[in-house]
Amino acid sequence: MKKKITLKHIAKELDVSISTVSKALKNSEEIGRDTKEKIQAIAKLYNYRPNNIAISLKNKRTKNIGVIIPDIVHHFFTTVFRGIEKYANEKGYNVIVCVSDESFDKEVINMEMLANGSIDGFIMALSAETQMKNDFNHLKEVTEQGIPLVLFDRITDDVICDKVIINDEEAAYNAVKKLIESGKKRIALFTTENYLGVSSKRADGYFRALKDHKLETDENLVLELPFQFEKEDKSEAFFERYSFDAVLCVNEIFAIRAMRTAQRMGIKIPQELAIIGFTDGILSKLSSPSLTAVAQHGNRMGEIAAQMLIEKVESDQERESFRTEIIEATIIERESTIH
Amino acid sequence: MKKKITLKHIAKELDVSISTVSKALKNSEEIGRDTKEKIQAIAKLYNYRPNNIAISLKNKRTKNIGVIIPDIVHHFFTTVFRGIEKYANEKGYNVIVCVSDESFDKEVINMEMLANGSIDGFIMALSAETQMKNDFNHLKEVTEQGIPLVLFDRITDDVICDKVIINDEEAAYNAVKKLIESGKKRIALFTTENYLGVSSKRADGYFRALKDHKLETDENLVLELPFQFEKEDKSEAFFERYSFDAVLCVNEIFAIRAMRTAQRMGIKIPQELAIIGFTDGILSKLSSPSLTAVAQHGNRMGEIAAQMLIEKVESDQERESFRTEIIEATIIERESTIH
DNA sequence: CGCCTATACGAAATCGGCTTCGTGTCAATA
DNA sequence: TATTGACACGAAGCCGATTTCGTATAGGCG
Repeated sequence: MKKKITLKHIAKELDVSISTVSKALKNSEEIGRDTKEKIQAIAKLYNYRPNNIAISLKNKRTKNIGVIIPDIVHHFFTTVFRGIEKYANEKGYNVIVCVSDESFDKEVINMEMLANGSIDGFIMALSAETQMKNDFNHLKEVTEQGIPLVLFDRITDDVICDKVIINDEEAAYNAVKKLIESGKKRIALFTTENYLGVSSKRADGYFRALKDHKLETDENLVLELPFQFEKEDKSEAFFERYSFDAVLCVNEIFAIRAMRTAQRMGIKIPQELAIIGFTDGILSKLSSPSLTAVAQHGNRMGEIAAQMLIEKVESDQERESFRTEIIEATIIERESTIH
Repeated sequence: MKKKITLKHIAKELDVSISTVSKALKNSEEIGRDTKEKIQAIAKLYNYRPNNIAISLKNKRTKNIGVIIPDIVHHFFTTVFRGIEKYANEKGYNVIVCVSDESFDKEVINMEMLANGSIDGFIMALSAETQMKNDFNHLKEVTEQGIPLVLFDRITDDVICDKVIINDEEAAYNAVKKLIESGKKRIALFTTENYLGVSSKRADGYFRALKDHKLETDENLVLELPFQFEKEDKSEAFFERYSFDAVLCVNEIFAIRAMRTAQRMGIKIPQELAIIGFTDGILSKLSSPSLTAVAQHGNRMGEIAAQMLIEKVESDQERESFRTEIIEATIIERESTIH
C-alpha cells in the first residue's frame, strides 16, 4: 500500500525544506530553476496531491456545500439537487447531502453536524415538521455565525437569507384559469394538510382564479390528503360524494392517484375529468394518459440556489444584502387536459 | 455576527492554557474540579463546538463518505443513496455525493477531488462509459492508497474490493419462469445496449429460463433500446413486426414505455401482453395497470454498502479480506401479469 | 579588499484541537 | 527538616500546507 505522501516526504527525499517544496510546486519565482525542476519531477513521480483537509484548515474554507432536504426520493428535490450538484461541481465545490426525512430533530442534528467547519454554506428546504413547529432557531444560529444560507421552495419569512422559490400562487392561478378556459366549471383541489407554505399559496391561487372567473368556490371541493401512501378510500369516497369536472393537485403523486381512482371508477380523462398536477416529473411524462403538469424547473432552482450561495461564500465583503429569486413555473400540457 | 469561538478564546478569557481547556471539556481527571466547572460553563455559554476540520487533520479521519453514482434522478440509485445516507448518519458520518452522469471523465475527476483527504472511503456504481472503456485505473489508485472502496450494482471483477449486488441472473430467470408458468409462450426482452454488466446478466437469466422450459430462443425478440428518451418509433415498429405475449424489461422506464406503446396499439395488458420490469419504483406502483416488478431493494443495498465501508474504515487491522454481498431480488406481483 | 545587494533557500508561525511530557506547589511521610 | 509523591496545570509538538520574514552565499562594485 502506497502511503499518502506529503510535502515533508518530498522535502526529506531531496534534502530541502518543506517551504522550498511548497513554493517550488506553486512555481514560485523565489526558487531556483533546477531545484524547482527536481522537486516538480519527484512530486509528479509520486503523484503528489496536497491534502484538502490541511488546506481547509489553513484557509478556513472547505469547498463543501451542505444540502439538507426533506426527502431524496421525491422527484422535485432530486432535480433541485441535480442542479446544485452540477453548478457546485463546476465551481470546484463538493456537496454534502443530509436528508431530514421531514423531521425537525433530524434537521437540527444535521445542521449541527455540518455547521462546525464541515461546510462553507447551506442550501435547504424546510422539513414539514419544522414548518409546523415554526421554530427556526437552528437556522438563525447558523446565519448569526456568518454561515451563508439559501432556502429554496419550502421557505419561511422568519429567517433573513437568500431564497429561491417559484411563483406558486400565480402558477396555481394559471393552471386553474386554463382549466376554466377549456370549459370546466367545477374544479376541485387536492392538497396536503395545510402547514406547508407552498400548498397554501397554491390554494390561494386556486381560489383567486375561481373568484376572478366568477365561479363559486365550494369548500367541499377541497380535499386534504395525508403525506403517506394509503388506501385510496378517502379519495374514492370524495369522488362519489361530490361532482366536479377538473382537479388541481398540489403534487404529482396526488395527481396520479386521482387519475387512477378516476380510471377505476370509469371516469374518462380528460373529457369527464381534467387533471393538472404540480411537479413535472417522470410520473407525469410516462403515465397514461400523460399528465398536464406545472413544471417547477427544479434544475434551474438548484443552479440558482448554488450560484447565490457560492457568491456569498466567496465574497469577503460583509454587506448584508439578501434577495429572493422567483422562478416562473410553466404549464406543460399533456393528455390529461383539453387544449 | 458571532465569530466562531475556539479553545484559544476560552483559554484567554479564563486566563488558563489551551491544553487545560481542552482537557476540561473532555472531563479529564487531570483538571481541578472548579476549573473544570468554570471552563465548561463558559463553553456552554458560548456554545462552543470543536472545529471538525482541525479534528479531521489530527485524526486523519474525516467522518465523510464519498458516494459516486451515475445518476441521481433514477429511482434505484436514489433508494440506494437513501440507504447509505441513513446508515452513515446513524454512525456519525456525512455523505458527499457526486454524480458521474454516466461519464468516465467525470467519474475520474470526482474521485480525484475527493481522494485527497476529503473522505474516508468510497461507495460507487460505475458509469456506463467506464464499463465500456473497461478502464479502472482510477479505482485501483484509490484502493492502492488504502482508501476503502465498496462497489454496488454496477461492479467489475477487475477491481478487488467489497461489493454489493443483486442476483441479477437468477432474478431474471425467475421473472421469465413466472411468465412461462402463467401460460406465456413468446417472451421478449427489452434491454440496453449491451455493455452494462447487469443487463447482460439479466439477459443470461432470460435465456436460461427459456432453455430450461424448452421454449425456443429467438434473437429477434430481444430489443436493444438507447438510454435516452426518444420517440418510441423503434419499439412501435418492433411491436408490429414481431408477435410476443410477454416482455421482460431490464428497467422501469423501458417497462413503462413498453406498456404505453402497447396500450396505444390497443393491446390488452396483461391478457395479450404481460410485462415485468426491473426496479420496483414509483412508476411501477402508480402506473395503470400497475407493473409487476423485480424489487432490487435499493435501500438495503445502500445500508449494506455503507456498513461494509464503515467497517473497513474503522478497522485498523489491514488484513485484506473482501467479500461480495448478494441481495435477493424479489418479484412484486401487480396488474401487468397474470397470477 | 571591503561593502552591498540579489539570489535561493530555511525557520517559524499559523490554522484549531489533541496529547505527551514536564514542572511548580503543597501536603504527607521518614 | 528533607524527601517523596500527588495534584493541577502549562509548554510544546503534531497533523499538512501556506506564508512571512530572516539569512547565508554569491557576485558586483567602488
